[in-house]
Amino acid sequence: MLMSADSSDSAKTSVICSTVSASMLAPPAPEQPSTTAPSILGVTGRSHLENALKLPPNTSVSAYYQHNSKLGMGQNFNPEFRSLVAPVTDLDTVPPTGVTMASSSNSPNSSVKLPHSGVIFVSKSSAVSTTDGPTVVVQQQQSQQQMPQHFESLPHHHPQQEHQSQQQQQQHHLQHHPHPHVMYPHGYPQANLHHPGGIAVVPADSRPQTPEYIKSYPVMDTTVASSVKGEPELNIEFDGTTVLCRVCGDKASGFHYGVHSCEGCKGFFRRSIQQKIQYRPCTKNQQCSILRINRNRCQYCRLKKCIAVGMSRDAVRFGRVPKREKARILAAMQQSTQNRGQQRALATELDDQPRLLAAVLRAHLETCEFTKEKVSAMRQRARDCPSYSMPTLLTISTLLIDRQRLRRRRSHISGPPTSVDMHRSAKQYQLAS
Amino acid sequence: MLMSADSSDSAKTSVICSTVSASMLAPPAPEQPSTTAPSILGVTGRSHLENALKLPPNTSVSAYYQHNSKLGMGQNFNPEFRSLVAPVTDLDTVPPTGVTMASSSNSPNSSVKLPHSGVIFVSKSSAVSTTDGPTVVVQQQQSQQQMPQHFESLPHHHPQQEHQSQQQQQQHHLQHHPHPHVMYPHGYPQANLHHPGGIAVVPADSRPQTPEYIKSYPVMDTTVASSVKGEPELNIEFDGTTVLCRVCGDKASGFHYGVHSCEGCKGFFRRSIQQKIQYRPCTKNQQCSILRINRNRCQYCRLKKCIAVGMSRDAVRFGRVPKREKARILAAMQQSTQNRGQQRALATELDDQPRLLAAVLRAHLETCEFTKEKVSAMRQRARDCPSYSMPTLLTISTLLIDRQRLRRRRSHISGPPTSVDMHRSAKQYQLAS
DNA sequence: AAAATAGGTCACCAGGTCAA
DNA sequence: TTGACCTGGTGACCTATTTT
Ligand SMILES: [Zn+2]
Ligand SMILES: [Zn+2]
Ligand SMILES: [Zn+2]
Ligand SMILES: [Zn+2]
Repeated sequence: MLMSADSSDSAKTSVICSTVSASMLAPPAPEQPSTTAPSILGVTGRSHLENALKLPPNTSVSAYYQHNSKLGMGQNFNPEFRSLVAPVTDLDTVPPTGVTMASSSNSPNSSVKLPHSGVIFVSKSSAVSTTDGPTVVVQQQQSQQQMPQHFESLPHHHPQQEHQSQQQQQQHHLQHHPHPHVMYPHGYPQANLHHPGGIAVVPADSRPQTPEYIKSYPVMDTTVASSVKGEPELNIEFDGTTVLCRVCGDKASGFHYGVHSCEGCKGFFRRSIQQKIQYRPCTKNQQCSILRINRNRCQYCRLKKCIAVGMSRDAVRFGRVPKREKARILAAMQQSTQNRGQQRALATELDDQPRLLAAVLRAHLETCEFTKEKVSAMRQRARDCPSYSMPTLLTISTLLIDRQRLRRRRSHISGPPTSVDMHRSAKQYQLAS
Repeated sequence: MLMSADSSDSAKTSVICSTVSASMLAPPAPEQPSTTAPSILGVTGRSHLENALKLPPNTSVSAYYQHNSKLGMGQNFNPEFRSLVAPVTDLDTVPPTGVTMASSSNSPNSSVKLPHSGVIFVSKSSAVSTTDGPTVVVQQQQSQQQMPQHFESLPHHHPQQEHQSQQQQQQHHLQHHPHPHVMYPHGYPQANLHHPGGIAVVPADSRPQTPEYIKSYPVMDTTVASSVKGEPELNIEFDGTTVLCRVCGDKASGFHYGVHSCEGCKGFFRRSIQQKIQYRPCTKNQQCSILRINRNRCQYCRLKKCIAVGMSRDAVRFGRVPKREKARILAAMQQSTQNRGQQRALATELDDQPRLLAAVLRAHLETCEFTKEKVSAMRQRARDCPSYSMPTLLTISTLLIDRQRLRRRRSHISGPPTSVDMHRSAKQYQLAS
């Protein structure tokens, strides 16, 4: 796993990638294998600070957060059993370090269309890795270790339920995963935790929270990991207009608990850590997708996702956003916008049947070796030959079919808009000028 | 089908038109053709965000919901067969995308008198579409795709019954409809689903839920679709005092599953999606009118109606109503009231025989070219002529007859008040201050 | 002082209940 | 089965506090 140093902004700079207190956190799963601490595979040092590029836009970040009043959604907690202990955060006792995990599978410079809004996700590496210095690769044995400390530390922790917590966050381990259904959220890989110290573990991917092994998780699109030379990851999800919640994809209202998130996820996380909440275990496979429209359907997975993306009481940032940070954010958003633009252009082309047809046809005629004319000639020649066989042509219809399939999949990802959407009108993240 | 981009309000602009997740939603009908994903015919982008108008009314919405204690009504479910499967929603696994469908047949700016209370329904387009941005036209292959995801996704889904589910929501497809009697409600077009992203598919009509092909459905009157520049539709039914249930016209107790609805319909829909309820197919023509007094007569059609008006687990909205939204609702109610006022004024005039007579007479005398005097003159001239024919006069009595007919029809629609009405006194939707 | 967020508030709703 | 009521959770807003 890759961990990038997260300079976050202001916070603790000295903390060096502290691993999670696995022991405390992960109660051994009765039937599951015990949790192991992640091992560092490789570490690369990386220079930073020079990032201090001049992106002195006096634009305020707050301008990019929007208000969204919106809708919650489903709900589905079976009162019958609440075996899952809500990871009650109890920071006081918890160590401040957070480790970010990135899925190593994500290749740098990869631009992926993510589930949420079908926007592209620019992996950090693509955006910046070029000149980046060192990167730390951490191999995790268990996901639990990556879990936010509060889980372990919290006094109210209910061990009895922990047996379920065993999760294999790691891609590597995914396969080996003994129990497909993990009951404990702790196993989630922790994202975004910025290392306070200079050496932070940064996820290779801007959306490390959703590593390969958790593909089932809908990943926010438009995430842009900006990391310029040593700069900590930003992991911003931007839809071209507003910053999105890294947990559910809704409009983010600010940087809450270390993560750009919406009012809903902020409140949910706050409640989760305030009380020693124990959420009922996921009734599915602990991999519920968390989107605006369904974020209330599974508290267990929602909290898991919150933690996965890095929400933590330790990551809290107060006060005004430092200029440098602001500049970085704006830059990330711009990059995101650019990426989106390209993405959109491509999508537009793909969705524009006439244009696509024209393009395909043109290309076909220009390059196909079996056009009517050519074939005629061939036939003629063939006829002059004793035995010959007709070539099979790839038809446009074939291409169209594939396109439909693609579109279906895409829409599937972004999810259908609901009537609720209409009523949305809330506050969004805004960078003050 | 028309889909308009719903810019909702603020939401993500960058979202690229996500199509409906047909695959997930529509379970293949055993005997029916498989569902296909809708194809986008055209998409128009629309600007948004500027909507950020200041609508700072501190009025609370809850004040407009009333309590209604009510009355039940008929009930007649034959236990013998329940062939219809209730669309059990099970979002977790479902993709978030929803496509809104509007019946293209509904023309914008149409003001229709609806069944329920004989009040006018202002289609969204009429109210606002003018300056609205782009609209997306989606051609749907199957109606199921448009169905709320829960239907497909729900684990409890009963395939055996799906064969009936094949429905042609689309007008286009209506004709082709293989099975006149659809057993599965899923086929219903989903209304109001806004795409979270900037480019959303918005129903062309404010009441897309009740597309042409479902004309038989009684539509609530007094519905007012307020959509100001990019604002999402409100689709509020207001009787001058309280917000009405879009399903049955009873007093709405709140915004449930994305629709203003009464406690009864809320509970009914909840039960429908919780259990894999299979309602017996409608014994009529699947077009039973759903009114407070008869809503319990046909579960099949009631659920169908619920879906038609947009109820969906994906449309759930939690938390307090945003101020902007609240303001919009109040404005819509006011508009509704105004409309009602005009409507009433007209109705009053029509029902005041003496006044009507006077008015008609006056108009007649002022404009008719065949008044006694004029005719006399004409006759005289005619007599001087060899051959002439007497003109046929349209008499006032003719007008009166038509009026009676109209009145009869109207009362029929609104339905006679039952004794139950008198005992009603339940909670109604109220906007808190 | 300005900008931003953690928390507190409390309007609102999904669901569960249970008498009818 | 239905639907009036009640409960717990949700999230839009507002305020106190922190940081620049
Ligand atoms: Zn969120
Ligand atoms: Zn879950
Ligand atoms: Zn109702
Ligand atoms: Zn019926």
